[in-house]
Amino acid sequence: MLDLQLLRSDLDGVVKRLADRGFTLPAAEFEVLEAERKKVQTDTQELQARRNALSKQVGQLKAKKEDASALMAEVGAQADQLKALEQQLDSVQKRLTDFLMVIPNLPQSSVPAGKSEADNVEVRRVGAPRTFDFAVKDHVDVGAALGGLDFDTAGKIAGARFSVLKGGIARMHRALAQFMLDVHTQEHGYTEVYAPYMVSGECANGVSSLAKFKDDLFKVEGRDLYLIPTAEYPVTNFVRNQILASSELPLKFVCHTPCFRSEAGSYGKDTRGMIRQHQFDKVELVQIVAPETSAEAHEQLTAHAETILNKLELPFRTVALCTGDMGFSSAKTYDIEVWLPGQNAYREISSCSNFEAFQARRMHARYRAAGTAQGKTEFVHTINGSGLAVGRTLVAILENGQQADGSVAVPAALQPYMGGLQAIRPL
RNA sequence: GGAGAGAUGGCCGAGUGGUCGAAGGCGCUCCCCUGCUAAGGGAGUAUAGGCUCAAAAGGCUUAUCGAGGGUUCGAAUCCCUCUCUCUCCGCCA
Repeated sequence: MLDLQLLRSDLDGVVKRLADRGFTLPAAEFEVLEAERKKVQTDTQELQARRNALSKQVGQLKAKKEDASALMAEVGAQADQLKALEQQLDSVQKRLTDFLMVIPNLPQSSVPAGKSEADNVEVRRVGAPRTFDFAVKDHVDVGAALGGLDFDTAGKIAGARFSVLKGGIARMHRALAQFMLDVHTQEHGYTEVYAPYMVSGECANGVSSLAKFKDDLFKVEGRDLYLIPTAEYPVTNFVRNQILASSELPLKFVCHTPCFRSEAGSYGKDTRGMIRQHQFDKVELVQIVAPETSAEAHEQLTAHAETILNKLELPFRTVALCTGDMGFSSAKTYDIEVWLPGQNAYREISSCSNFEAFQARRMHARYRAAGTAQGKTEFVHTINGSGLAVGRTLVAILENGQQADGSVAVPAALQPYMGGLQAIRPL
């Protein structure tokens, strides 16, 4: 949610910055709503003040055992009017909130301008793609040859966009999550957390717009509960409705969860293999920080995610998303893309975003400035990123590590997590 | 699933219809005193918002005692619904 004060004080500026990311803010609609709010709120509060004052007098008279019936009648006479005004105020405030809740975040000034993926800017490229002296297979064929990647069985159980892993591949999948958690907790100072795989609609709205994106989520029938599309949903909401001490910041959490996405609107996209699934595992990094440190923390968190690829010796590049390609809540996003020889392309394996105060405002997550107990409360900044998507990391290892004999080399950093196994061979 | 108890400020806890945004304590901040440590004294200390003001300061004002509704001139306090927590019993991964 954007700062309402900012819309009031600099509507034109906000319209302009949102236009950069391809969003048209209906400014006239806002001004009408805001004018109505101002009038109704003022009127309502005046009447409430009057009622409160008169009621107080009634109390004083009654304490002295004097007659208060005239005052009581006077307040009673305006009861209907007050009630009507209060309902009007509720209504206009709800409309104003609904209006605000579907407006995306403002891009930082450092975000490259652009309309689509094509305008994203590569900020670095690490590791050289390997050259193969045999015909390169994609992960589906590599997995099939090993006998450990089974989409037929998954389809029988749950339909398309699910997978069954077996043997060494299942073990590697497990090993990857353990490895990532250990690196982030031991080397990057994150606290490991375990969290619910379902969140309330309120929490979903805290990190994104439920109204806009509910079709992307799986909902629990008959309840206000949604399967999480990422651990960002539960973990960022840890600080919902809280006032943190500045000494508690930054909070750094790492959380391994499955993620569930309906993938509505992506029909026909990435239908082969386990690139785009209804269910996948992810190790998520979440930071809650003071505003002045968020830009730096965002860079660090991105580097933390990249560390995993470095250790696994997987080639990747990092791109800064352009204004037109960023997600709803983000002020700035880096995507990390891993090299997939089977696709002859870099594919997203992590997305690291700084949301600034956008989510904090929706969640009422604040902190108290350092030193003084009377210090003003301020909204925290929230940052998160995948560190990394486990399924896609597995895909990357299968494709980059494939060997002529059909086996797959286990990266050295991962071998301790697989009992010293150096390669996965057919079952 | 059955029975009961509860939800108040950063924390503990008082408050069962009127001047209560809320006693008291703890904690915290600032100041004073005290030649270490310890102790003592004083002041301050919820959040969000609106109007006013060029702005800051200030002034006026509204809402919030788990959430939502109701009764009443007036609700932390009475009534209803919901959520959550705790205790006991049952069941159970």
